[in-house]
Amino acid sequence: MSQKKGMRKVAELAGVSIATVSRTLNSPESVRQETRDKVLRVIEGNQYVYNASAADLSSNRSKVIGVILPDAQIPMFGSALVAIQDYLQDHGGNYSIMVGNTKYDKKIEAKLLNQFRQRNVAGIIHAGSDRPQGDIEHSDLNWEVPYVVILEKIDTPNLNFVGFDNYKAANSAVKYLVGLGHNRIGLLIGPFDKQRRVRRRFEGYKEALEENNILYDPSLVIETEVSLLDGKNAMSRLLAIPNPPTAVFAAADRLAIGALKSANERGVSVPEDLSIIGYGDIESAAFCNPPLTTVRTPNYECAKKATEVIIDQIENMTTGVSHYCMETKLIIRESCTQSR
Amino acid sequence: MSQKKGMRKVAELAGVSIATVSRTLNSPESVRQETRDKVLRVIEGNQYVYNASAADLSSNRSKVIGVILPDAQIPMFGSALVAIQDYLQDHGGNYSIMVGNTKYDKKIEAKLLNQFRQRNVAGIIHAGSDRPQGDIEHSDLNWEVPYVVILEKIDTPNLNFVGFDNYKAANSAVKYLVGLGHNRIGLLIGPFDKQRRVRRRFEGYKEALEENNILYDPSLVIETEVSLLDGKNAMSRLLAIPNPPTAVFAAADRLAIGALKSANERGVSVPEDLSIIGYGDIESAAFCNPPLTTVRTPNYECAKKATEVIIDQIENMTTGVSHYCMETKLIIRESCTQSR
DNA sequence: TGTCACGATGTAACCGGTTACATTTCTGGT
DNA sequence: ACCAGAAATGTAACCGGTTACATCGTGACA
Repeated sequence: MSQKKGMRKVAELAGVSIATVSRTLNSPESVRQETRDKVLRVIEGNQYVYNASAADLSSNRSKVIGVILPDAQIPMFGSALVAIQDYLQDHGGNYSIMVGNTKYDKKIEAKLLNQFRQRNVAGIIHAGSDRPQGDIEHSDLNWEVPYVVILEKIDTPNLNFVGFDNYKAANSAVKYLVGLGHNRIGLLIGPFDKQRRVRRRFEGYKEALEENNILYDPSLVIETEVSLLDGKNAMSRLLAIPNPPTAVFAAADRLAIGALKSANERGVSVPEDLSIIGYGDIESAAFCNPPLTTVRTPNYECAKKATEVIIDQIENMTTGVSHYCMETKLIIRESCTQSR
Repeated sequence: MSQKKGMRKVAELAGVSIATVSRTLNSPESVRQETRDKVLRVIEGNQYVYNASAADLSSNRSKVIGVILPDAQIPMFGSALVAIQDYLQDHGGNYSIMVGNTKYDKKIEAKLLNQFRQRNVAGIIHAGSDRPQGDIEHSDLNWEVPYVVILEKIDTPNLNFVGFDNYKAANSAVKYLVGLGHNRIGLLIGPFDKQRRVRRRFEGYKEALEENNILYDPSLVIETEVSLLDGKNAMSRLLAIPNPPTAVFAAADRLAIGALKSANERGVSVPEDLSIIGYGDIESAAFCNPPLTTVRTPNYECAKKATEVIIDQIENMTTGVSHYCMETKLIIRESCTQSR
């Protein structure tokens, strides 16, 4: 009995060459039906396990998509992950997903990108780039790999993205409040110095005010970590100032819902005394009291489309740049009303 | 100029052998300081990129941990993912994470496990095994790989787990309600035929009744998908029956919060008219109205410990079986009260 | 019947590390 | 100064696929 292993063993048992076995697996259409069946039968019967590392090495490719997330616990990113796999499951040719969670830390991000590089991933999907112009780490090293930023619109012309315009979405949310007659509009927002996504929302807020000749008042904006509790605390601070806002744009639903809680506890009724508009349309937005008016962002769709884009670039070696800016949608529920 | 690439090139430039380069990277302590520095300097200066596929192939190992999740969107699992990476970041020797999302589908699960196998992952962390005795797919093929089930307690003696006892936790939640004097206790629960984790909660509920000589009444249990809306609908159905329960155990916080909403809308006040106890202690449990009494499960801790276990098994080729059953904790807030 | 083209298959070099084993270089002890 | 044994380094086979190129067989067509 021969000591051969892997494809060589299959080849021997099937009485064909190793190249034919390889072809049977990778481009079956180039192998005669009869031969193919013979090979497949041997594979079945012998619990042959394909060795992806060997394939990666010899072909200098790899069927792995690297995914970078800032925080997998946040539903927005969890949902992106699901979308990516859903797409790969249905269309992709057996790609695997390698994930990394940066926790908004550039060091970790760099480390993950480096791991991806060492594994020679076929493409990278990056959620939450925190660099001014989407200026991604990997361009430092000279490594060409399909790369797409998701969940935000970036301005770098030669970088793919599938996202939505955080600036515009925030801007129109605030304009909606202005349209309701509000002119003292607070802002509750996550740390925006480090995350472009968030900073753009801030800018959208600020511009909306300017466009309507409302003076930007820094005392009405509270920058905070993002959680229900933080939202509540932030709102409490805002309600405690001498002349509190009549409306608040919370640039994350969790902040909005926390704010709601604060208002409830202090007897400030929403929307009569205070209008609150959120961002994200997370599941509980529709379930809080009152139901939250918010901006719905197409998270799942973006991630899915991004996967399509990246697979296309990988398989067809497309060279063009893809920019997809999806629409966000203002979901009007009951947390905002006309200013009195 | 030589055409050599990778380590061979580094070796040449540093004037050492390729083996020394390899050793410098993998077991630096076995290389003389001076030599090591020389090699590292060349590596720095030449943007050398280590080829993980080649390493995997030739060593027949791989620095990849496979993680199987049922649904990455659910914070419980997202948090597990974060925990795993946190551990690897701090302790692991540069492991990467390959994820798979099964959506509770065995076909997908099998496919993922197969991908993991082809990539020869070093270990597998499996959340949400849905087989009766934790009888995992991979045992079908004869493949030995460190394997640990997380977030539940399983009874298979030779399978590692780091989890908590869903049966016991559910059981004591219900007993808590019994202790408050309730004897018509409803159950809102996710699909439990397919997920062991969930089925165990059902069993915990049922046994708690029996132990207290309360007749198990199937009309008080509603099996449903899990979402806030589903929770609300389920509760509505329960409130519509002739003799509705005075207390409800919702085996998932989202069901509990949905139930709360239903009660609120129907003027059933919680906890005066209806006690509700949840499961999971998700972020919003503390923020709903009234704050939800619930069972806190140590998701992050389990996943972190599991990673420690698996890395230990990988690196030290430990043979023993690890069973860690972590404690759950009843978080008493304001959604339950004495039966009248 | 000869020849050309094309489809199917085989051959073997190659991908870039790893590691057992061989060889060389240091140690310290006498 | 010499030698044993340990430490450091080198050599080369090997991991299991991929793929360019060579070869073989077959049918179409002149």
